[in-house]
Amino acid sequence: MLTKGAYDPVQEEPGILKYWLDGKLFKPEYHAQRGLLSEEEVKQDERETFCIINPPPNAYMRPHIGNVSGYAYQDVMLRFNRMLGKKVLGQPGKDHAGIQGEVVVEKIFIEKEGKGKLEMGRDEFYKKAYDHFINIMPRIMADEQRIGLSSDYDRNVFTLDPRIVDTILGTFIKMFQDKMVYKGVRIVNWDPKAKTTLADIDTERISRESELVYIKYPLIKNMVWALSFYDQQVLSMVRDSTKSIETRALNPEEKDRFFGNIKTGDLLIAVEKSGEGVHHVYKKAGNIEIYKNLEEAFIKVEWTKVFGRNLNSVQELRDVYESLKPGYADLIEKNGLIAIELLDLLEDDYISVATTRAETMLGDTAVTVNPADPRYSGLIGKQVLLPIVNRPIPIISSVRVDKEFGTGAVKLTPAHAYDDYVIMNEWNAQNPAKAVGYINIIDKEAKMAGPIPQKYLGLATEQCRQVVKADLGNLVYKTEKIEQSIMIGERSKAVVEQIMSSQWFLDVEKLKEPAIKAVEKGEVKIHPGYMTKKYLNWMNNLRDWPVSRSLWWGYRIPVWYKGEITETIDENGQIVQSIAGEKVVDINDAVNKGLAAVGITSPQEGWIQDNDVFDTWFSSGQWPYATLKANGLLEAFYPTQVMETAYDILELWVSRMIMLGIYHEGKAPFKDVYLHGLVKAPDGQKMSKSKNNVIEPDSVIEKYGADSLRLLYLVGNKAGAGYPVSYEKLEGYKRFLNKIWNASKFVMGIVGELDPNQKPDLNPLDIQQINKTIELSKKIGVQISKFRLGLAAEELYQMFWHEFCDLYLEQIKPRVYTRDREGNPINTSQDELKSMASAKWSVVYILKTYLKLLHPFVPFITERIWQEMPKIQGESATIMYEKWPE
RNA sequence: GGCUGCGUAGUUCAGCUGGUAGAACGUUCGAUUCACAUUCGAAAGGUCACAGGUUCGAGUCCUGUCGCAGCCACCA
Repeated sequence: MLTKGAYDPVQEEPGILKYWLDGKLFKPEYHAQRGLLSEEEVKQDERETFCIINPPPNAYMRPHIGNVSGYAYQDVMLRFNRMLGKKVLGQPGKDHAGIQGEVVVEKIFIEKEGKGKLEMGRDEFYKKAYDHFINIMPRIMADEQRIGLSSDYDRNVFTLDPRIVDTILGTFIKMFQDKMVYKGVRIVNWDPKAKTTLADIDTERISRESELVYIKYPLIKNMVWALSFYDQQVLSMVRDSTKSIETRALNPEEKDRFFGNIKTGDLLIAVEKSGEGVHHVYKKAGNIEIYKNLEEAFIKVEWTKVFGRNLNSVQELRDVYESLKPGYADLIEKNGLIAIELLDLLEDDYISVATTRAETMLGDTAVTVNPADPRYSGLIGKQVLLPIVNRPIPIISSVRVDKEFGTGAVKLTPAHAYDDYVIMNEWNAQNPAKAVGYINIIDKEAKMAGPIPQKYLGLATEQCRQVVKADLGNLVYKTEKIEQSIMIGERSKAVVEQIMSSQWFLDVEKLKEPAIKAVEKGEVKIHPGYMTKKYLNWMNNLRDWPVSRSLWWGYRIPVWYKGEITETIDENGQIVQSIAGEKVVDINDAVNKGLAAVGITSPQEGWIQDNDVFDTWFSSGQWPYATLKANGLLEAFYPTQVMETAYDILELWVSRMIMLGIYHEGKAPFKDVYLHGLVKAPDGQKMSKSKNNVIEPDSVIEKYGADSLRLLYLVGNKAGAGYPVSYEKLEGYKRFLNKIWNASKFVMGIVGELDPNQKPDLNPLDIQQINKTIELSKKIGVQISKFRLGLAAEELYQMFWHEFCDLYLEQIKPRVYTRDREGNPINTSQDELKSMASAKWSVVYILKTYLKLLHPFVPFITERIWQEMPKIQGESATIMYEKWPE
């Protein structure tokens, strides 16, 4: 019996779950009457399929009110299509959540056992984390059930389930064979706290005040070298155009040609005019001789001017060096050679750059200007002397440089700034002869490293920034405060460093084309339609996808090495990889040399597996076919019909599913993408933990019931648009539930023992009402099919309350009562009795129709009432398997 | 800077392919021992941001302006 008085969803709802969860009823792919189908039978069932893969929530924490909103939309579609008689599957799953998951469980372990992952070791940590996730999962699943999501929980899968792992790794191996995978040194976002690389999306930006430092880089006109020999070796100095000085032995011919009868202790001076090739000119101190190509420029050099006087001995050379201004000369002692490198700078001629990261100047490899900038265009190709390290670097050009910002000239640090990295690549592609390189000077601890002066080694970047700034002295001529947005790890909140590192990449060229076409051709439709542009914009600008993450929690990359794989910064600042001590260029090189192999299992005893795991999106992107395959339902349900998720992961997740789905299965994994907006806090603010305005679903469900919450998500809302939680609305929806309850109670009260199988002659008034209801069914059906769930819910709300209750029920009251207010018998004539019978039968019919129409939206109350309704033959025990009215 | 969305009643928002404005909540007035006071009836309240244009007709299409939000890139 339906209880007297008001409907209490909080009391009633938990009991209703048993109709769907107990026994075999909650198997969406078959009707209750037909019993549990085996996988084989599912395949033989030829009904049209309808499948929604539920976006797997993070398995480590319970969802908030916004996280579960999607289930309401998914469930409306699942229940609607189930009622249409389709073979329906809602496929639930739980996500291991990559970095987030690892950080969260480690924290729990540290709290509980005082042991972090390093103390546990990889295997123990993984095992414990796995158990932990498996244990929490039922709790998360209960939240899904509590909101009424009618998915097939017996087929719930965890992302790290071995059945899924095989598929994910298999895809990587296939891609490797298809030459779509490579491992290469590239700039990455490095989180020094979490010790992992981060995809752009795993980072966020915060704004902070920062100091823009203007630095003068001296332009180089000529470079003068002073050399001295003081032993029997005859040496020469050769200047590399972009790197540092190197010495080498001269061959006899050169020796004779350039040096003749030079004796140890003689002083030589060499001049090289920068940017115009190498011209060697030598002088012998005291007795000047010119051996080759006397340059006009050289002639003009007055040695007394350069040195202040003539030099006659090594000691004098040293004395001169001591007296020179720092930054203008360098003393070089190498292989028995002593030399002063003198830089003949253009007097007071500088190119100025502005930077917020002064310390990275130690790794600069060029200065970049806009080719259309008249201030600098004449300087392109010239060299500047990088202060402190005294390394000559070229001035190059790029249209990416903003003429307006700073000085219009940019210091190029390709190893530590993404944009600089891009500029380097573009420049090198267009100017292979004048290619510039990168110099990595920050290590994975965010400390200074590599080929930089000793005093900076090991300093934290921020600390080093101050030291460098001080050391630059008056080369820093201006500083200004600016608002700068810096990248931090989304989870760790640590400042992200961009560094060069070796990473696994997916070449997306082959992946993206068909995924773009699928959407352009409408094979995959995105709702709301305008989001299609977002998708295409993203896809068209897609770059190769770094898929490795330095974590333990996830799918370990199925690549094996013969020995330890190491990554070091060499003396030139280059990242060098070696396996078992042997240098390798890339993965193909390593495989060819027999030092690495790709496969699920180790090729040989003692080989070491790659330490990294895959980016979670690499696995999430395979979720549709991986889950179905794990359940043996791939053939029966792939491709699915609808993907319903939040609009903010359209690019991250949906695009990957389309790409990988087409790659792996030849077809996009779904036909329609329905994107819902984000639920906001009551004040219209975005819900976030930091604002402390997060609402738990329980807090709402325990007061208003899950059905009310579903209506909040549904009524009057449209795809893609966010909306605030409104307690007034929730209150209103609870009243609506009460209205359904009381109307049903009233109907059951007046019809009494009516046998709904006995259909009486119907009064035209009732027929009219029945037709109206049928018309409504069609309308609602169309709206749901067109993803206008909000309109459908709103219309139902209106029609049920104001048409059915306020008008029709009031209308039949005088026809169905047997006594008037004074207690006198009424409605006793034949005609009146006929009208009464018609009204009673019709009102039951119409109420049932409404319950069915309402069921996808408010499943709990409609199921509860359905259980009490007098059934006719062929009607299902639970309303969820009833036929959609038509 | 690029892209996108939004700007409609006091509030939160609907309004699909263009046809003289809708819901919920709130407000005001009235009803009521009836399935439901978690009710019913009625009313007030909007030149649909602004300015142009297309059209017989525009909240709906186009152009521009202003304001708000989001996303992407950048911030060297």
